[in-house]
Amino acid sequence: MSKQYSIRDLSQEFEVTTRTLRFYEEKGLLNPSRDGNTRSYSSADRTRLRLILRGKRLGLTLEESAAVINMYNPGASNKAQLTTLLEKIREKQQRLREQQKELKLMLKDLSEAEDRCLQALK
Amino acid sequence: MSKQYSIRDLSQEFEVTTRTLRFYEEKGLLNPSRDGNTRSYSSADRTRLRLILRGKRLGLTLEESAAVINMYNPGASNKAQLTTLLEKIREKQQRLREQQKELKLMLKDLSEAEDRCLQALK
DNA sequence: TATTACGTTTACGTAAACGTAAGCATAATA
DNA sequence: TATTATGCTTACGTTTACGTAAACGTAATA
Repeated sequence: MSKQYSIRDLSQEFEVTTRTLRFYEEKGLLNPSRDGNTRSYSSADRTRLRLILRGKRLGLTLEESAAVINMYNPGASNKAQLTTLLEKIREKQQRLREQQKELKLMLKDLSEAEDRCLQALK
Repeated sequence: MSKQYSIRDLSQEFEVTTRTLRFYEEKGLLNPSRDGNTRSYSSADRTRLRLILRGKRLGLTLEESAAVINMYNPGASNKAQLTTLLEKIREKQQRLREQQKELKLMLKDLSEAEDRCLQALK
């Protein structure tokens, strides 16, 4: 048996509340097994959680995060499904690259603001 | 007199509703002048709007966007205020660089998913 | 044995960011 | 002159992503 985590383990490691973990499960983003009545998270669950939170930090909604994560592990897929998946992957890539540009722009603006600030301080 | 924009002009250009523009004003993010009773947006207002929406796409809250925008144009500032501002700027830069890393990670994951997808299609 | 720590479900509350609609004014157009 | 387009304010509604609290069970600890 590989490593399992309690709800508290994960909530502490990732600094989210247990409520959040239950909420993600309710929304179908996580699916921990049960040890009797108690939730038991596998390392796969843990990985999914990390990806969800990464998505959040990038401004994705939970639904979007779920969609992206599902791109990583395609269910049993026929050719048509794979083609659709490929499209989705490329759309998301495109979207992220645009985001990357905007992020650079904001960093540039901040860098200039920093310079002006330093100038004013001299 | 430099160029002015109606609420409809901006809402069409940036593909947001007029409700959104009024909401941003209500929240203090925009401050269009009034032509009688009617809002009139300057090119400075337009720029602010563009920055707000950029922030949104990066996952910032409106409040955060407002904060960042205020970093670009420091109000009359004494030394202490400038120092505080400088700190804030650098914190935000740091935060954005972390976000940049996560974005790259997600792009990498997606690229691998793309490869697997292409393999499966062969 | 009483408290503390951790787990569960159920359910109402909340902040952010608008959507939607009512009700009204004005100006251009058919 | 009736309709259409645009603008305004006010106000209640909605979705997302949880917070908070009640009410309960179990297991370890003081």
